[in-house]
Amino acid sequence: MSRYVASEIESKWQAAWAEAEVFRATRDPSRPKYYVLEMFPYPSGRIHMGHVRNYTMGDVVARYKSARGFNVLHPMGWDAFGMPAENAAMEKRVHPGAWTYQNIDAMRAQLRPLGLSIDWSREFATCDPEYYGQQQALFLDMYEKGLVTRKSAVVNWDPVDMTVLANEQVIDGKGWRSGAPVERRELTQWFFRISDYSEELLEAIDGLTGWPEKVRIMQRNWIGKSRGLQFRFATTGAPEGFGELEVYTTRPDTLYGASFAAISPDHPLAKALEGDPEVAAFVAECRRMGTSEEELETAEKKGFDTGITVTHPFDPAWKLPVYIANFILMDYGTGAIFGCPAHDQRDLDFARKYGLPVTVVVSPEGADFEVGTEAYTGPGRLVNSGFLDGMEVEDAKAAVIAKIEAEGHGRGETKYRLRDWGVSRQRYWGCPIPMVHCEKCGVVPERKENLPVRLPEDVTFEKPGNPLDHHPSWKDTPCPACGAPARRETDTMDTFVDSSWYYARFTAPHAATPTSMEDAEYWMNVDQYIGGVEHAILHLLYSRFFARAMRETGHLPASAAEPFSALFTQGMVTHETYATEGEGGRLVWREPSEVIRDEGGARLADGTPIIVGPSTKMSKSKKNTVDPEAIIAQYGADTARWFVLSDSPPERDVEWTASGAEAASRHLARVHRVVSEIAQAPEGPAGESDEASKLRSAVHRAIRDVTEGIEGFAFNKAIAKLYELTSLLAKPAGDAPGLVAARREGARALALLQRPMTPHLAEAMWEMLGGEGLIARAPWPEADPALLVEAKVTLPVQVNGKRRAEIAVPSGTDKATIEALVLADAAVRRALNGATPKKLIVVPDRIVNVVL
RNA sequence: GCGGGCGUGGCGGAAUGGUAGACGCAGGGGUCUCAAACACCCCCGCCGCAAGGCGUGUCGGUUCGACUCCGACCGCCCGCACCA
Repeated sequence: MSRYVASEIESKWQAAWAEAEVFRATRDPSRPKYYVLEMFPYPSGRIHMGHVRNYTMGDVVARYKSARGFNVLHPMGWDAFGMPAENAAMEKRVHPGAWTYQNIDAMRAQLRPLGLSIDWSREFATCDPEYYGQQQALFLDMYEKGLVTRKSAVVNWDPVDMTVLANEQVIDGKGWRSGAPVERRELTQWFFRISDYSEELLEAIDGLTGWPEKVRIMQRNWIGKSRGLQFRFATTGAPEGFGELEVYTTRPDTLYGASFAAISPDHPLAKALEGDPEVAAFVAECRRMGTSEEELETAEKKGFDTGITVTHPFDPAWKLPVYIANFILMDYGTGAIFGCPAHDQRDLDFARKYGLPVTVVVSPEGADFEVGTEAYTGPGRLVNSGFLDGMEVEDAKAAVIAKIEAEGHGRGETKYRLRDWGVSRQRYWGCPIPMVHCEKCGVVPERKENLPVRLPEDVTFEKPGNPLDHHPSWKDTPCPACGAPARRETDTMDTFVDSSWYYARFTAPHAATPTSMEDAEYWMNVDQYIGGVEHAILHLLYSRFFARAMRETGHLPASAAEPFSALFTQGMVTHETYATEGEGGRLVWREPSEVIRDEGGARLADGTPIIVGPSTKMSKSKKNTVDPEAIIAQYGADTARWFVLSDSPPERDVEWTASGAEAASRHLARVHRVVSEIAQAPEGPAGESDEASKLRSAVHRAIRDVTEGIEGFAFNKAIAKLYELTSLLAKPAGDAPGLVAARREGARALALLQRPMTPHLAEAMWEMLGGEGLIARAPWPEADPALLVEAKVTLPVQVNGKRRAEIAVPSGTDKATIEALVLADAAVRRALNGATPKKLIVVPDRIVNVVL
């Protein structure tokens, strides 16, 4: 009997697949297509268990759909631009490109042994000039269509390193490298006009029925459609040109509860007041915060009374003070609000701090109402509100809007929280924005024939600032319009741009235009997209926008406006975090491979104690990653694949532990042994016996259940059923008529069902069982409905919801018969103790409940 | 702070209105063996000798029946627009 040697089996069958080009996808209009895509990886240099899990899940779907007769497209590429390459350049003095391509080679080498059914001929990296050149062409087409604009935006500025920082590089308000306090600074930046599509992107969410509901909700909330009132206050004491202050509110009903007005520190009025040193000092303090919404919202609410007042629109005698407040966002609405403390928590915190009046204007039905430290945001009727008194909130909103509109102070407005997408990055390792600045002609798009605008190779990272900006010659270029000496845009694009259209490029990865319509029409949309829930908003929303932009620019058919028909958000792979204490109590993260865990706790090899932190998402920054290469080398790819699928439901986080690998490996060896025995067993007596038909029935139920598990993305359940089927087939064969044949049938089904999860082992099983050709090309097994029905069922009997007895009946027994059996049952009679049941609930083939 | 999610034995989980704990891990016992490894068999939520009772983060509600539906709370995780 042959032993299970994973390495031999896996290299043998990978070679066979390559030889037969089983996974090469070619356009074939005579067959239905299926496009399965996992979010492509960032080439960090090593794969981790998260990658193994993600790509194995996609591979299960790809191989299953292939068995179901689909022409499957399953490509792979690299999300290769981004900051880590520049950080490596600074720390290790390697060129970001060299670093990135080395990482890609290393990761590809680790990925290929997994035996994924990928069409590697379509592979590309977003940092390939062929790819980013096409991205520049897209950018120019979008510019042409008015989808690109330039405006000013606030960034995190590190005054020491003279560079823009990402939010994650700002730690406690300081630059991560320099430690200098970060400043907010305005820069002119390139934007995609995604907000023009707010309504379309919002409405289309209803049609995304293949997406998880939680992602659809998050996207709706992110777009944040609101109906409100925009109106102008008359001001007193404001500088020239600020006779009016325009504010936006979603709670116009609370206008009589207003106690102050507030403007953003970035508001033009705040800037106009900066001549006053006190204002300047306060605004400067506000600017010492980072730009992230999270930071603004969690910071202590602070304000500065400008001395300016505004007049209440419904009462000329009523003046409200105007504050500059650190929690007002310039990006939302008009950058100015009125505060109604009783009905908004932030306004209330602010009012309590500055001693401003708090007037209740909405009272929950029939209650005498006061506000303490918690604002009331629920429904109710208006009070203390003049002509609004007694109205419901919604009616009062409409009434206020109508009155303001009639008096000409403003109007009802629909607004969206979604802002335009700022894509400018002051960095080297990204796709250059193909624009040219000319003294005479202004901003001019580069000519398409000059694409790609390539990144220069000879750059240095020693100097602070953007290497493209201080490169001696790269910027110099003739103006595409007039030919005069001009200078290139030195900003590169956000890496989210790269990942917003790669799915379309995979349909024609070598085309001389961004896409080829024939291929896009055949392969789009992605039928199943798989990735982490951390991308639920930004990446997916940007991709939805980009598919529309590519429709407008003729690069995708209108039918591909929603590029991902179905989405599955898999959970993350987590691991405990390990750290040692460094200088000044600062934590120094340690890799799991450095850590020795035993009864005494955790330590390094030299005895340094380890602080064990909670299990969190595996990340490079916390070094809590695990290298799957070792597992593959030790046990083989099928074991690694089996293990990541079996332990947790795919949508949930899985904590990586070493314990499962051994068990997975043992099980696969058992599967191999059981099938090998069955393949070599002598023919038994023909005919039909109870044992044989029971086994056949169990095999067909397993076919049904495993199929359901895969279809429903419940791979862990499918695997549980495969464990059961294996145990069943492992039972020693008797000499009952037909049993040997039934076991053979079961073993063939097992091979076919193992195929998506452990494709190499499945080929070996298929070969032992004398299957024809490659199992990778065999059709999926069908469960015979006649074998699925169970003859007898056991019904639990409850008395008042507590299980007291069981009765066995033929399946499909009618209610009356069951009732009689139940009432005659000894255990039931004991539980009843002479009482007469009030009611008998019989759920056929499921349960009986006797109610007293 | 705002938005979204999750919470079941020692552990990963199953059951999505109908016998809570399928399947696996860890643990315990046994068979085989000179011995070991492998393999195979049995036990395994908690309390209790047992009968029985208790049990799905906490509290309350709906229902004949709730892990499942509703409300509040607690804890953990994800996102918050320059991480990818």
